[in-house]
Amino acid sequence: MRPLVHPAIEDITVEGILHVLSDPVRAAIYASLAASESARTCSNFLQMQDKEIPKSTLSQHFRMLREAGLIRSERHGVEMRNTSRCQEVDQRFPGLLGAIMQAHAQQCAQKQAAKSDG
Amino acid sequence: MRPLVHPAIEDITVEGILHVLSDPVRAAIYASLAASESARTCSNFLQMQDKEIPKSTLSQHFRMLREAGLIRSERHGVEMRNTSRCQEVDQRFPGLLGAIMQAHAQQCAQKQAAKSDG
DNA sequence: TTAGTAGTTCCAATGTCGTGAACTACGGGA
DNA sequence: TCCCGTAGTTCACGACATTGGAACTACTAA
Repeated sequence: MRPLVHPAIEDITVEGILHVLSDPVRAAIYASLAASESARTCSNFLQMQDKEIPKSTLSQHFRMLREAGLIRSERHGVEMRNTSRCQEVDQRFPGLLGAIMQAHAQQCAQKQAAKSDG
Repeated sequence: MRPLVHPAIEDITVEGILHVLSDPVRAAIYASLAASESARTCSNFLQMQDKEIPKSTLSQHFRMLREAGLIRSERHGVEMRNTSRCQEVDQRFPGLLGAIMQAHAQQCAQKQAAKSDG
């Protein structure tokens, strides 16, 4: 098992962040982690947005989030604890994550409204 | 030649915007358009960031920017005039583009500083 | 030692991207 | 009207990324 890679704060790139958050599943995972007080395991996310996510796909998503510098992952026994690195990232790119998360939230709200309209 | 596709403002998605701006060349094109008072043609961008961009690649980049809703393109005779749709997009996702552009600018400045350091 | 849980790796199918070559579309002479 | 040059597009294909099932590792508890 290869070791977990976390980039140093100065190696985090805007392109990396945008690319990783341009996937709706990863954006949802990240939003949930950023909003959460405590760490969350991968298996917390096996079902999202009304569908099952295969374990292997989920594992890749977490790796991408980690290697883009958006989350920190630590193995604790059999499970993995994930937390958002939002404070660090916000220091490097002030306001970026906030704006993206807000836009995502707004889009989700709009989708919900459209759905209940029929 | 297929007609130019511009999504309606309500069909623009966050994922689309993030994906399209996660490419450094497209981000640079968009930043330049957004900063520009008047429309710019595609061939304005045949060389960017110290390298030549092939015409076909450039054409794809513009198509992606257009279909994500970030720019508006109009054919005028033999050339294409491109303008940013930043006001519309900012109305839909307030602050998003500003934050992304600011982060990009900061990263570019940092790269420049590192380069002149040696 | 065995069983169970959490997550990872491998691999094949599929999708996306970048690019050269050939193409379309338009305008301006001759 | 025909031809040429310019601006940009489309096509086709190789390179690379993503997905997800099967098999795997790593750890815990009984």
